[in-house]
Amino acid sequence: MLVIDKISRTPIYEQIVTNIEREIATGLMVENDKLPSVRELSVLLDANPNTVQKAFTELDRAGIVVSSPGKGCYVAPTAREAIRARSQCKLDEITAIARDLLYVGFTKQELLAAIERADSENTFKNIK
Amino acid sequence: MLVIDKISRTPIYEQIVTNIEREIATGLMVENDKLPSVRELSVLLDANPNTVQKAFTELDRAGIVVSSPGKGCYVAPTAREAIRARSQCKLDEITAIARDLLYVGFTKQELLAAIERADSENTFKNIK
Amino acid sequence: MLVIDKISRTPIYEQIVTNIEREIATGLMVENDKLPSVRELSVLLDANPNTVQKAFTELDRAGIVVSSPGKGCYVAPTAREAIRARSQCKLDEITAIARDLLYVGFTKQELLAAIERADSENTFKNIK
Amino acid sequence: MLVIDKISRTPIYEQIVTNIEREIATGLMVENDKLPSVRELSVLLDANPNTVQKAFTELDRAGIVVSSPGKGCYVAPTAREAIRARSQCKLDEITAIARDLLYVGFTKQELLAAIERADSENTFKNIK
DNA sequence: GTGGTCTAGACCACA
DNA sequence: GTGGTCTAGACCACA
Repeated sequence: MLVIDKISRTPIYEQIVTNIEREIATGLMVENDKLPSVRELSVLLDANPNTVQKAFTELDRAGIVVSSPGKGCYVAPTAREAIRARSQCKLDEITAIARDLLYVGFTKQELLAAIERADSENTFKNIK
Repeated sequence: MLVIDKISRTPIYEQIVTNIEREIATGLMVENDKLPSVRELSVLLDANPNTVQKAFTELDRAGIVVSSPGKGCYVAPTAREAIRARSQCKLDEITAIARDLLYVGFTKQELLAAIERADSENTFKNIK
Repeated sequence: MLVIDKISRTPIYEQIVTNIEREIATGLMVENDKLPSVRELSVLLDANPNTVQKAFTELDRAGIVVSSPGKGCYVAPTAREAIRARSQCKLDEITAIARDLLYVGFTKQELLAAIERADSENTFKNIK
Repeated sequence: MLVIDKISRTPIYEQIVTNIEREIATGLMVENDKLPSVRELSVLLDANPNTVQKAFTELDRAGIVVSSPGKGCYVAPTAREAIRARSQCKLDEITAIARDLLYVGFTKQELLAAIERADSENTFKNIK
C-alpha cells in the first residue's frame, strides 16, 4: 500500500509520513489500529530503520500516532484533526506558488484548472 | 525591487531567479536589458556571490538570460516564453499538493479559495 | 484499585511499583499481606507478565516486599521506611526540574503553586 | 559553558536542548545570535554530529532557533516565549511527582522545601 | 563552510 | 518482540 519514491527530492521519511496520513485520512486505518513496527516497515520499504523511525517520531510529535516503547505505534484518537492541522501550511504553499505563477503571466483559470485536475483524480472522493 | 527572505525555506538562489522572472514578466525589464553584475547583486542583497552566481547560471540555462563572459548578463529575446515554460512544473506541483490535501479531507472549495486568495493579492494584474 | 495508564510515558512496571507503594502507604495493605500473584496481576492489568515480574523484583530489591519462591509475595515489615527511602530521590528530581524552570523564567510562586495543586488533589490526606 | 552528562539517563540531545534553552533564558544568547555549527558543537561536546543535529532539529521545531541550511542556526525572535511554552509540561511533571510523594507520606512542607532549595541555588535570579 | 538526509549497525529499556 | 538513542560515516544542496 505504501509507495516510496527513493529518487524523489522529498525525503523518504516525509513520504512515509504522508503515506500514513493518507491511510488514516482515507479510513484504511482507524483509531487505535496498530501500525507496522519500525523493523517491519523498514523491510517492507527497503529503507533504513532509522529513516522509518524518524517518520514515526514525526507522526508521534504531531499527535497522529501514539507510540509506546516496547509495545508499538497506534493511530491516535486525535489523528484526523492532527492531520488536518498539519496540512494547513500546504494550503498556504499553494497560495504562494499561485501568486508566483500569476506574476509570470498565468491566468487564474489555468490555476483553477490545476485544482480541478487534482479533484478529478481523487479516487477516494466518495469515502470522505 | 528584489526582495529576499533569508529565513524562508525556499533557497535564496531560487528566490533570486523568481524575482528576476517577475521583473521580466511584468515588463520592468525587457529584452536586451542588462542585469546587475553578480558582485553588485550580492552586495545589494547581502547574499553570498556563489548564491547569486547559481541563480544566474540557472537563468542562463533556462534561456531567460544570455550571459557573455566579461560583458555581463542580458535579458534573452526568448525570455518570456522561457519563463512560462519553466513555470509549467509549478502548476504540476499545485496539482500534486492539491491531491494530497483532498485525500486528507480538504474540500475543493478550500483549494479554490487558496487560488482566489493569491489572485486578489496580485498587484500586477493590470500590467499584464 | 490499581490503575495503569498504558499511554503514559512512565513505564508500566514503574506505575505498578508506585501503585503498590500507595496501597501500603495508605494502609490498604499492611505488613505480611499477600500480594496478588504475577499471573493474577498480569491478567487484572492486561499487562505482560514480564512487566509485572519486573515490578515485583524492584519492590523486593527495595525491601518493600519479600518474595518467597513458590509461595508468593508479602508486604515486608520494613515496607513503609523502604518506601520513604525510595521516594527520596523523587524529591531531588523535583528540585532539579524546579531549578530548570527558574532558569527559564518561571517564578518561585508558580512552582509553589504546582505543589499546592498536588496537595489539594490529594484525597488520602486524612488517612495518613 | 555547555555541560553534558554522558552517563545520565536523560538523552544527550535533550541535555543539549536544555543547555541552549538556558543560555537563551539567562540572556547569555539573544535574538539573532548565531549558534555554534553542528560540527563545532559535536567536537566541543565530544558527541556525534547526528546527536547534535537532533537537538538542533528539536530547537528549530519548537521555534527556539531558526536554522537555514548552508548558513547556520540563529536564536529565533520568539525564543523566550517558545522556551516558556515548552517548559510548561515540566510544571505538570512536578505536580505529578508531588502527588506521588504526598501519597507516600511526605508532607507538603517537605515538598515546598525542595522548591526553596532550587530557588536558593538559582544564581541567575537577579538577571531575570 | 553550513545544515539535512540517509545508511549501517550497536545497544538500551521496556513489554 | 517493541520503540528510542547513539555512533560512525557518507552524500547532498545551499551559501
